[in-house]
Amino acid sequence: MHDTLLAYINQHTTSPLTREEEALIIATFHPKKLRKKQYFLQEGDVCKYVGFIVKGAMRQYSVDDKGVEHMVQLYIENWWVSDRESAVMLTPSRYYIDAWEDTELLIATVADMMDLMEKISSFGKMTRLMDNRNAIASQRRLNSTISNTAEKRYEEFTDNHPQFIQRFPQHLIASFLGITKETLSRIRKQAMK
Amino acid sequence: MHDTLLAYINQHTTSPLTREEEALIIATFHPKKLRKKQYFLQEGDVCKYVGFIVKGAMRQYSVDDKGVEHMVQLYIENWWVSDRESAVMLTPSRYYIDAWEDTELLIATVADMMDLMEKISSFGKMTRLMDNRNAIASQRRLNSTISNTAEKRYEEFTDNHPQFIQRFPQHLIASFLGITKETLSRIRKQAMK
DNA sequence: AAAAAGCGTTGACAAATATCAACGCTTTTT
DNA sequence: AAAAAGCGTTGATATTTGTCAACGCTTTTT
Repeated sequence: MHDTLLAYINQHTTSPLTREEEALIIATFHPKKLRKKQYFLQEGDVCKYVGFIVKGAMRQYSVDDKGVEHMVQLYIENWWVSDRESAVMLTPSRYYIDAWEDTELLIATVADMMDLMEKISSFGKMTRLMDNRNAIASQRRLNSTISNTAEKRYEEFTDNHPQFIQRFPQHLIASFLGITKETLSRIRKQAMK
Repeated sequence: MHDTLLAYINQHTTSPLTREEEALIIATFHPKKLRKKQYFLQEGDVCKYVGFIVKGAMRQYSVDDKGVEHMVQLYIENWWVSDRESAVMLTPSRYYIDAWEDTELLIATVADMMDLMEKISSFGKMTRLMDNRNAIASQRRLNSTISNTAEKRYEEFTDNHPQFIQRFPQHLIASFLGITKETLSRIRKQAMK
C-alpha cells in the first residue's frame, strides 16, 4: 500500500529515500478507505488531513446559494488532495471534498506533513515541486477561463486531462469548466462533425 | 531602497534577519527602474528574474490570436512579480509583464532567489508563506469565475482588492475579471442604483 | 496650441450561454 | 422484478455577455 507513495516520492526527487526515511513516511501515513460519495471534508470544517490517492477518484466543489455544485478540482490516482486554504489558515473550509469512486487514500495530518517536509529533504523537494505544478496549473486554468470560449476551454481540457474524461461524467466536467451540462453536450455535438 | 524589502521579510517571518542575512539579501537584489509601458518580460522569453515591487504598479497578461489582452495578474507595491511557469520550467513564457506606472523594483535571478531560500531560513519561510497565499488566492479566483456571474465577481473583486480599483483603469479590471469593458461599465451603472 | 491617444459610456444588435421541461437509456437501489 | 436515481440529449426560450460604432472628456504627445 505504501509502496505507491514511496515510489511516487522517489520519482519526483533526485536522491532516493533512505531506509529510515521510508520508515518515517510509512509511520506517518495511514491507509484510509472511502466509499463512493463519502466525504473527506465538508464545508465549514477545518481541513486537518492531506491525502494521497492510491486508487480511486475524488472531487472538490463549492455549493452556491441555489444548491448548485461547482467543481473546483478533480482528483485521481497519484494526486494529493486537501483544501489548502483551510489547512494552512486553519479556517472553516468553503468546499466539500468527497469520493467519486470507492477510493484508497494514504492520509497524514497537516502538522505531520509539515514535519516530514523539514525532516526529509526529498519530501520537502517533492512538495515544492507539487506546489510549483499546482501554481502553474492554476495559472493556466485561470488564463483559459478569462481568455477562451467554452468550446476552446473544453478542447484544452481534453488535451491536458484525457484521463479525466474516462473517469468523470460529463456534467462534472462541465461544472469544472464553469458551464452547464447542456452547453457541454451541445459543444460536443458540434465538435463531432 | 532595500529597507522596504527587509522590513517586508521581517513582517512575514517569526525570527528577525541577522546582519549577515540582511547583507546577503542586499547583495542579491538589484534595484531596477521601469518606465511606464516598459516590459519586464515578453511572450516567448524565458523568465530569468523575480522582482519585488517597491513602488509602482504592473500587470501580467496574455495576448490572444485577435490581439486582445487578458489580464492574468495585477501587481502593486509589496507584490512579487514573475512568471512562475517560465521561471521554474525554463520554458518560453506565454505572458507579457510590463509596468503600468513608473515602477521601482528589486530584482534577483531565479537561481539566486532559490539560493537565498536555502541559505536563509526566514527567507524560505517567507516564500512558502507567499506560495500559500498565492495558491489560496488562485483557488478563490478560480472558484469565483466558475461559480459566479460577472456582477458577483466584480463585487468580490472590489471587496478583496479595493487598492486595485484606485490604481488600474476599469478596462484592465474588466479584463482581469474575464469580461469586456462595456459589460463592466453596465454592471457598475446597475450597481449604483 | 494642436493633435493624438486613452478612457469610460451608451445604443443597437448579435452571439454565447443558461434555464426549464421533457425524454430515453442505463445503473443502482429497493 | 419494480422503482428510483443518474446521465446525456434535445427543443424552446430567456438571460447574459460580446461586438461594433459613436461620442465626450481627459491626459499625453507632438
